[in-house]
Amino acid sequence: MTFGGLFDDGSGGGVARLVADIAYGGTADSVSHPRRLVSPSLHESMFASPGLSLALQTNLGAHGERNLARVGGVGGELDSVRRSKEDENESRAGSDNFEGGSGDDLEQEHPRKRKRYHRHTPQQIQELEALFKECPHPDDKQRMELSNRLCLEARQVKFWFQNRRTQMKTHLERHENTILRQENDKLRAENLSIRDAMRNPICCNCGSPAVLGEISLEEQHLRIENARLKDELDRVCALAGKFLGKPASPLASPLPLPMLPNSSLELAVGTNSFAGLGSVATSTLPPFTDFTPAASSPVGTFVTPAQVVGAGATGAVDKEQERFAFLELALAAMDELVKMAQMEEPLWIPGLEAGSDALNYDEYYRCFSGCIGARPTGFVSEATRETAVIVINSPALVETLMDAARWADMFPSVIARTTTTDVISSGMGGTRNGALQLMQAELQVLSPLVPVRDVSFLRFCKHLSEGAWAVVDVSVDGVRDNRPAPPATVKCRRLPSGCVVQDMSNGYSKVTWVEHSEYDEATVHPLYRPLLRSGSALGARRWVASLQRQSLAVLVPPSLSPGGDSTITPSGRRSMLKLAQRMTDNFCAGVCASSAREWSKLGGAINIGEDVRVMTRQSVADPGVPPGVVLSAATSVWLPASPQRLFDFLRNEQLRSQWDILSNGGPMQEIAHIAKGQNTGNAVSLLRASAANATQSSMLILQETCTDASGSLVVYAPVDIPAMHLVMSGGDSAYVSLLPSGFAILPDGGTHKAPGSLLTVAFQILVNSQPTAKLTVESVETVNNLISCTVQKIKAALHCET
DNA sequence: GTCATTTAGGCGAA
DNA sequence: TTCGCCTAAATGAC
Repeated sequence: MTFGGLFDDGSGGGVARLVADIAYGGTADSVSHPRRLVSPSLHESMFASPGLSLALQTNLGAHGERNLARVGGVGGELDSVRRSKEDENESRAGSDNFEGGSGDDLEQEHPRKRKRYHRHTPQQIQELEALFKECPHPDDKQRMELSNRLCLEARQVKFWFQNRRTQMKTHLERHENTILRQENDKLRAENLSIRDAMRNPICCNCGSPAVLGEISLEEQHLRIENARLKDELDRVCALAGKFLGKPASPLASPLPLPMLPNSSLELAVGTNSFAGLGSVATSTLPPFTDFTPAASSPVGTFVTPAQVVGAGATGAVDKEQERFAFLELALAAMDELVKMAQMEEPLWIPGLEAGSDALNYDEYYRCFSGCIGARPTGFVSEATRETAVIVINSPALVETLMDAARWADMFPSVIARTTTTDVISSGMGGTRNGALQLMQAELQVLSPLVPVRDVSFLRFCKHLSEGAWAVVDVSVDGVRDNRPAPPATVKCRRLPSGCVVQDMSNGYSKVTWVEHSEYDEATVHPLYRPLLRSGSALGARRWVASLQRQSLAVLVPPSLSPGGDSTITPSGRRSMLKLAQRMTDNFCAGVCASSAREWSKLGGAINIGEDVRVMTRQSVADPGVPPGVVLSAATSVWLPASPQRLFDFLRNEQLRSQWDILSNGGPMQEIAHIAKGQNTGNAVSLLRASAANATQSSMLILQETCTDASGSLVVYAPVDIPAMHLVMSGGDSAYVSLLPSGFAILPDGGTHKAPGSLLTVAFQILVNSQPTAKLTVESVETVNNLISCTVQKIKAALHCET
């Protein structure tokens, strides 16, 4: 038997054990109620609880001698101890504490050594709980009031509240722990069952064991995609770590979604522009993880990289921030490019010309947040997309694009000059994946009426999936110059542009080119504005056309036509092609006044025709150009003839006398012909003019013709017969000096009712063999007349006098 | 003052 | 008996 029992203290879950503490009762009551003392023998017989026995012993120990003496002294009054449980509790309620007013000397002597063990009465606890429920932190007044009412010391009340709070806290923690543990167990179980299910897949249709191949294609794709994304994330993190000098964890922070309007999944299942190309690529960006600098925006607020850098300080930190901003810009641009390449209507709507797409700007601004900031005022946009099959595989194209020299060779008439100014990353794992470089380029349209576009941009390369790559360019003017908007000197900026290339099973590849730029249209002559807007001048069509032409030229090795002069050796062929390439490059530079050649424009002193631009340069030590003062004159006119007709007319050596003074009034004879590619319009040939007299018979003309969907070129230059013989036998062509002239033929952009062309005529002539000689008005007039006459003759020949 | 932590003793259950 | 949990009280850091 025991005097103790369970007592609900009414505090809502707390259970206070009420224990009849005989030992305590003995000692305390021995003071206030001596009759209730219990003898050792009675204890032995009445209480089975070892705990009580221990308590008794301990308490006896605490006040050992006196208590024992007292016990011994009152040993006879045993029956008075026999009370009901209620009695016991009641009695304790009033006496279990020292404020009970016993006033005993013993207690006074040892205020600190109060009974070591006791519990507050249920009533006390009930009251304490009641107050605790209302206020876990009672103030002085409340505590005093309570201590008076419950006959407890102020310290006891304080302790109680403290302990109660601690208890509350531990209970809460324990509760949370329990919940977490349950959750953990649940996940563990789920994990196990999934593992088990994966080990023994069951077909959901028939319930029989399934092989992995039967898992739905979509699921498989998603799995593969997942693995790829994870892999990519890791790689980009490694890349970011490399830039930052510290590792970036892929799980460091959640994705700032506002930057990516469409999830990769949406893209993956929402579009299929690559349908039919096998397993393709849903190329996506890894989430922007911990890439943003600490000073960057909080999640959810979009800040352009330009702004990030613009907010930065100068110095080394700025340099790191710049690389940071570059990376971020490159990633955002890549994301935009890939989406631009994949999405269909309504982002892209059928363009004016068959097969080309035009950008729906409303949709564009809805989908993309503009990674290089808002369009500068006064600028117009040009956005085009073109898809084509090319004859090189994706790795080769990627290599070409990432190498400035090879890139320029691949697009000879587009790129006037280019350099790689900084290699931020050369790629990962021996591939170009992740390669990021800063480039500068001058892009040209072959006319003096269109200024070259000087662009500074990032080029970023990404391996999207097996056999699929993307290379994106994006202007960095704002980022580089540490300001949110490009400087006023920038007349053109490229929004995410570039290509997505996917290998095909037949060794070809399919390329989707997106070209998106903004430029100051005021710098372009009105005659050329429609052409630029159509995208044929510097748009996707031009790039793709050039790519197709050049890739074909690579595939089909240059060969002599059956009718040509077969005395040219293979090395002679190479030499001749090299010379022709130099000639054409030189021609383009003369037309466009790019910085590739040191042309200086003539000032206003010499008044020439409004649309003829004349430039001059001193040729001194260039073995490829005759020494002296060289004049370059170029003009562009619109002609009511199709580009094809114009091209066929100008490249026909039989009709040459109709416009070329070098023909001496008769047809020319083609004595060598090297085909470049399948189209007969792409060739290098050697022409011989009919001799007007004995002295002029020594003149040969080297001519290169190029044509593709975006335009054509006929470039020629008179060359020495001895020099050409040297070249045709494989000699070094670098010492053959020549001055190119010729024509660039472009479509007019479709604004005229009749089919028309934009014809650029350009001549380079040596006006004085002394490099220091002054240019005379006569020389300028001569070249001006030459141009005017040539244009008139062409118009007349094509019956298109206006 | 509070909080975290410790000390000391009691209790039920295994 | 031991173990884990409970309460009351104490201590020291802030």
